[in-house]
Order: sequence, then C-alpha cells, then structure tokens
Amino acid sequence: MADGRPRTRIQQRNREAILEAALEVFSTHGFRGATLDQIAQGAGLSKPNLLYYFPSKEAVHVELLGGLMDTWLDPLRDLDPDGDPIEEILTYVRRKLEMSRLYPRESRLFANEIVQGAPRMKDALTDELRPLVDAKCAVFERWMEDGLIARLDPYHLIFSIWSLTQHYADFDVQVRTVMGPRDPFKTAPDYLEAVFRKTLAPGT
Amino acid sequence: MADGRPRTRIQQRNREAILEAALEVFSTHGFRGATLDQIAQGAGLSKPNLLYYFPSKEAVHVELLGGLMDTWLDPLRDLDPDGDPIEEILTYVRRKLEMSRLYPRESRLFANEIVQGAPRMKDALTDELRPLVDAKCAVFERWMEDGLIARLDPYHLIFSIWSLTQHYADFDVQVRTVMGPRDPFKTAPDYLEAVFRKTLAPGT
DNA sequence: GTCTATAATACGATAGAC
DNA sequence: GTCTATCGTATTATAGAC
Repeated sequence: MADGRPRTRIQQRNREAILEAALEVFSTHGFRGATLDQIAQGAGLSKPNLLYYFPSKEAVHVELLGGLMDTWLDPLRDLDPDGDPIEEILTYVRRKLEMSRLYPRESRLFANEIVQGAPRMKDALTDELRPLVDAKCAVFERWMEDGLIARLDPYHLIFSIWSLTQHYADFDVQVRTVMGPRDPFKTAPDYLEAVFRKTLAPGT
Repeated sequence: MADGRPRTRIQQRNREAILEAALEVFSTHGFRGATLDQIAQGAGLSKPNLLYYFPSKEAVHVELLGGLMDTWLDPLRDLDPDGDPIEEILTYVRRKLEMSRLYPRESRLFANEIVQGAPRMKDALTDELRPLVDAKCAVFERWMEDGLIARLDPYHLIFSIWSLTQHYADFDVQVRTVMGPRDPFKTAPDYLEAVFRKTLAPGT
C-alpha cells in the first residue's frame, strides 16, 4: 500500500484522513499508547474500515515514519557545499526551527520513536541518516580546514542543531510552562542565530 | 506509600527492586507501553505481589517521576549567584551532561513524559521547575547587566543547556548510529565547553 | 507477604452481511 | 467499501488460599 498504485479519490482522501489522525494520536501517546479506536474516530471511520486501508496498526505507524524521514532530512540535504559556510549552516538552523514550529507533531513522532530505542526505525537511521550526516560532516571539515568556520567536532555540531531546534517541538509543554504567555518561537530564531554565529566564527 | 513510614528491610528491598525494574521498563517503552508483567519479572516478584507494594501501575510511575524531579534539578539549584559566572554555567553544563551519561534511563523517563504532554507531571513543572528557572534567570540577567556574560535571552540559554546535554541520553540510539564506534561522551564535554565559552563570552 | 486463580476490561484483528 | 458483531489475546487489578 506504500507504492504508487492508482486509487480513487475517496481512497486517497480516506488514507490521508487516517494518516492525519494517526499522526495526531501516535505523536501524543506513542505507538503502544495509541489505539486504533482513537485513530479511526479521528479519521471519521470505523475500526474495521481503517483496517481495510492498512493491514495493521504497525503498518500505519511505519508508513508515517517512512514518509516523514525524507521530508525531515531535506533541509540537511539542501545544505550547499559551495555556498557561504556560515549562511548555509544558519539557513539549516532556521529551517529546522521552522519545522519544529510548523510540524511539532512530526517532530514528536520521531522523538517518541528514538527515545524508545527506534524499534521501527533503526534501518532508516543506518541507511539514510548516517550516510547523509557523514557526507555533510565531510563538508564541514573542509570548511574548517579552509578556515571558513571554527574548528569543532562536526558530528557534535549537527547534534547541536538537531537538539536545539527540535527541543522547541518535543519539549513544547515544558518550554511553554516555563515561559508562560511569551511565545518561544518569537525569540528563539534570534537567540539561535546569535549562538551559532559566535560558535562558528573562525578564530583569528 | 511515598512518605517516610517505617518499613522492614525486606519491604524496602522489594520497593527498590520494583522501582529499579519500573525505571528500566517505563523509560524504554513509555507508560502505556510498559506492562506490570515486565516490571514484576524484572523485580523478581509476582504481579499481585508488586500490587501489594503499589496500589496501581500509575502509582509506580508517579512515584518514580516525583522521586527524580528533585535529583534532576539539583545541579541548577547548586548554581551559585556569587560564583564566577562562566565557571558556574560550565559546571552546570558538565553536571547535566554527566547525568545524561550516568543516568540515561532517568532522562528518557522524563523525555517520554514531556514529549507526550506531561500528563502526570504538569503540576511539578509549574510548582517546582518554573520558580527555580525564574530565579536562576534573574541571576543570569544580573550577570549580563554587570557585563560578566554576553547578553542573551536567559530562558533560551537554559533550554540550550537542557537540550544539548539531554540529547545524548534521550537520542542515544540516533547519536550512536551516526557516530558508530566512537564514544559520544568522550568528545561531547570539550565540544560543549567550547560552544558555551564562545556563546557566553561578554562582548567588548 | 506471597502466591494461584480469575475477574473485568481494552484492544487488535477478522467474519460476514449489505 | 463500509458496517455490526465478535473472536482471541493481553493487561490491569482483585479474591482468597497459604
């Protein structure tokens, strides 16, 4: 069902409704905590009807994770080895933060999966994430050798970008409890830009 | 059962065994994903025997979360308003990173709870976390006014410390998949020290 | 205090009518 | 394609013997 088989409009609409409802439920309660009843109700379908579109609960989850991985890595893929180093990295940071703001449920879906040991995503980490990170870290190292950015462990640099930006989606409840009525996303961009400009500025 | 009522040594040992097993299971599978069977087996008890010590599955979870909150906030509480600002903050960073290294399960227990909207911890966030953060942010702001550290949003500064350090515990699987055989905790301390020294250095 | 047995329910998945 | 009814199992929690 993950391929491009042609479907009727109704089928496509129902599949999308299921995935939308599943994203909401899985990201809030985790895989085990989610129930087909909740997802079916959210999609406006009966439980057996949901299972007409997907063979199992796990199939829905896997479809969601697989479909998101590509989108999630796009900003890193777009990092241009021939662009201006500082601006390329700052653009990456901005795009990642923007994804946390616009797609917090997707971020929490991943977070749930990784925190619990990535039982359904280990292969994607090894096959897709790791090679891409290796490639981009090589770019960072070239920039460092050319004196264009400060010397730093490139892997930790990428972890920094991930953790600092995704934190605002994954720990949203905590952030908002601490900040009260102030909108975290209003001030976070400037803060992160300042941090990364200082961190990346090449030493004299 | 959370109070200081006297108990026999056997009772204390069993309670500790239950909480240890529960930490393992809850942190790996989340609240809903954990089963009393797993916890009881991990503690070497039968399921009804476990329920002799705790009235319900939720009671075990709440006890774990409550007991950990204090420990978790200790490093922030210890931040000394009269100490050297940069060194105080770096010490806080180091201690938080050390907690991620030594107590990753505790970190993931919290992460699971927060990512899923903190259904059993909202009060603790409001009553304990927020006042402490407010107090320490006031200290940061005084340091900034005195020109001892760079001007930055103090709340985002604290979020940075949390996200950068806890990432190594919460996203352990991802970090290790990307870094392969290299130990993240061997290089992370130097990386984080460099980042925060640059970030906090007061402008001229 | 600890166990076996079991109640009571929740949940994923299927059967079969329409 | 969609529904109602239901099966089979997993899971929390309790009853009651020892």
